[in-house]
Amino acid sequence: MPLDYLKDLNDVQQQAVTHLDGPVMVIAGPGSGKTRVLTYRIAHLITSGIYPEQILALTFTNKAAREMKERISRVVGDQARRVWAGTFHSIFARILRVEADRIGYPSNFTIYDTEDSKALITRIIKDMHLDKNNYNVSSVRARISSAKCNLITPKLYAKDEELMQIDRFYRRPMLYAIYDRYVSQCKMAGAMDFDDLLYKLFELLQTNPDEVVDKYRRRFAYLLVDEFQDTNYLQYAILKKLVKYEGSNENLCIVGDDAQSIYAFRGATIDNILNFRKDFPNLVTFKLEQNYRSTQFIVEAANEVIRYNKKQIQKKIWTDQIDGNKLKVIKSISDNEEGRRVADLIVEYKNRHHVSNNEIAILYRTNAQSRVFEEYLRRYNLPYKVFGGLSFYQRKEVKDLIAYLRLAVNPQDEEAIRRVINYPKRGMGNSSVDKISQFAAEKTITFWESLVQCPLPSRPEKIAKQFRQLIEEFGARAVEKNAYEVASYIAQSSGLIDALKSDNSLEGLSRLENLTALLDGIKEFIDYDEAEGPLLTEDKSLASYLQSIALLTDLDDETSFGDYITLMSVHSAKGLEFDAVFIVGLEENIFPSFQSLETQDGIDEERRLFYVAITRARKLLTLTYANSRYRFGKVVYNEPSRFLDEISEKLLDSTVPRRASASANHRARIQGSFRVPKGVETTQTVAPPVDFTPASPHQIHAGMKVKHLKFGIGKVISIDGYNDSKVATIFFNEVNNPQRRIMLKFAKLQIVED
DNA sequence: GGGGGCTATGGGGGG
DNA sequence: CATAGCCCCC
Repeated sequence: MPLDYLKDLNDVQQQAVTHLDGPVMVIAGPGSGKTRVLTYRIAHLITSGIYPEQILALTFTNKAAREMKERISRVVGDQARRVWAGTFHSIFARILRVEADRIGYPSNFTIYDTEDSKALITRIIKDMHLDKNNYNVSSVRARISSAKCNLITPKLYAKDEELMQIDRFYRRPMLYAIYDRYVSQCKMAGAMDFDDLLYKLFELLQTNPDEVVDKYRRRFAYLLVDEFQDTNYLQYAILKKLVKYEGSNENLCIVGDDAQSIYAFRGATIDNILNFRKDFPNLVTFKLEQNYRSTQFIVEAANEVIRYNKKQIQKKIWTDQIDGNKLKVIKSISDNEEGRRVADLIVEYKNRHHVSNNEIAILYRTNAQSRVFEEYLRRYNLPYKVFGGLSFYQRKEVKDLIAYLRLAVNPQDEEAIRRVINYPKRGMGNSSVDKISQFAAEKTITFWESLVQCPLPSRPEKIAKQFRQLIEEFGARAVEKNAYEVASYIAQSSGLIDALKSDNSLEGLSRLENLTALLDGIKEFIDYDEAEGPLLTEDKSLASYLQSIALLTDLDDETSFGDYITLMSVHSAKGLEFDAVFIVGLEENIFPSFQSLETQDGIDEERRLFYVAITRARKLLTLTYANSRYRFGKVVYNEPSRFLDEISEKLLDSTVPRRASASANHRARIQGSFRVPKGVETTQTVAPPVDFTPASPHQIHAGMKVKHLKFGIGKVISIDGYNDSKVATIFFNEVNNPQRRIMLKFAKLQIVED
């Protein structure tokens, strides 16, 4: 048996690859050859006689799955195609298509994206006559999402005193009812949101303990999970369903790095990795600590930064690449200058270090920061590509055509109907739509059924009937023809193409181009095939196409290989590496994000994010910040990020002037308001009004009514911490997130009532 | 029912 | 700053 591939591995990597049976945990530092271990392990399983289709490898991004498959096939050849490798969401979606009827769903169920979910929630809030200010759509959706990811059904939610109390506190006591309606509306529409793809799979396994669970336990003899630190409770629960049972071999290999856990906001819990041993006592652990990616200064900087996080699995990341450049820190006056200086440095690196464009990345905390860099790169004639933000599939014209395609496959899809029932215009306005919708609610029928059952005036009635016929016709074609044939037909006869053709503006033109590009993409889908497992490989139907794109992001766009500079958020950069990396916007309120500042866990997660950013760089790492920048149309002044202070001088390029001492900054930073040039508008309150007399911290105690300059009147709920680090939890009536935690040392609070 | 212009509001990371 | 929602007028 040819095992030469093992010689590409160091000792620990080899052990991790060859220890096949039972629970295995691989703690893999950045650049430590994690993907190599994962792929060689799969290759080793196959060479050891395990059938490829018995192996299930779960990742978080399609890109990671694709890369893994490519690399396995380099070792074991074509059999790699038979391995079940894909994202949690896409693999689970495939299983759910097969088993849909067992949980009362059609096998052609629609996947609602975030926009669809929000549209539905907005409507529910409106229908229930709730105040949309208290019931902020994004928060409601986040809360529903988090309930699902913790296996809390609407019923359980309503019974959960703690959750209900929080909702009452935030003045949205009816959240459970919105959740309930949301779930039933999704079900009636034959739709699942992203969380449902996980939740419904769990439900499937839970409610069909015999045949179904057995089937998948047998099918997947070996499980591998990449980036395990990013799994949430629900994902872990599913994994346990598959491998933790009486008589199981517990062949589960998890790979991850607690220091790179950056998805707590979508429910990931670091406890999964920290407590893994409790669930699998026979666990064998391997730690990959040698970093093959970066030079020493970069590795050391990363180590220094992450040391500030308390909770972590001990490990010592090291490198033998001791030559290298120190880190550069660039301070700019404005975001504009930051853009120019980064572009300047890129030119310099290209000349001096011969770095090519595709080895350069600009990483930022938020997608909105890309603009300045784009401007300067364009000006300097440097090719670049922006990832993230609006993806191709989220463009209006693309979503419109996709809505028709979705309807051809699943006419119950209410969000799709609402999107296109009057586009192109066919005289079906809001009032008719409302009538149909109300009728549907009264009779507990779907919108689609209500289209023909609801009594309407003769004109709209006719239009509704015609629309249904149109969709039915599309549906009939969809079962006979392949995806491309149906889609081109639908694009024409829905009137979408004509509608865009009649728009002669530049924008209209580019929209038409996008539609053509979408159709080209569908053509490509017909001509090539790339499936995630043994199932459905040859399926070129519209349904199959829709399912393949529902879970794509623009990170998955393979069409544009080229020599360009990469611009992306740090989150998207996870798993990638570049010779030269710029981490920009290193300022308080940005990185760390202002939303994270209130809790230690929040800051820690930002720090892990910074750690991820640093460790993307192989050779050149540049950190930049600006003193002022435009944000939301206003100039704001931010202090340099605290994370900059956490890297010691000896790692920094000495030609760069060092800023003021850390402790001097510390004060202003936490307070958030400091000296501001006259005549410049800022979002901060600069000087208190004359009738405002702040109390000193020790005078504030629980139960008091106080006044805050920004948040108004509030009631002090509790005080914790000591001396200088006393923090008050205060409930402010007049603001959106009424409960705030405020550091007394810096807060200006006036006592209103003792 | 449709379209244009105005105001208010919110603004993070992603499958 | 961008978008959603609203009002007004056709």
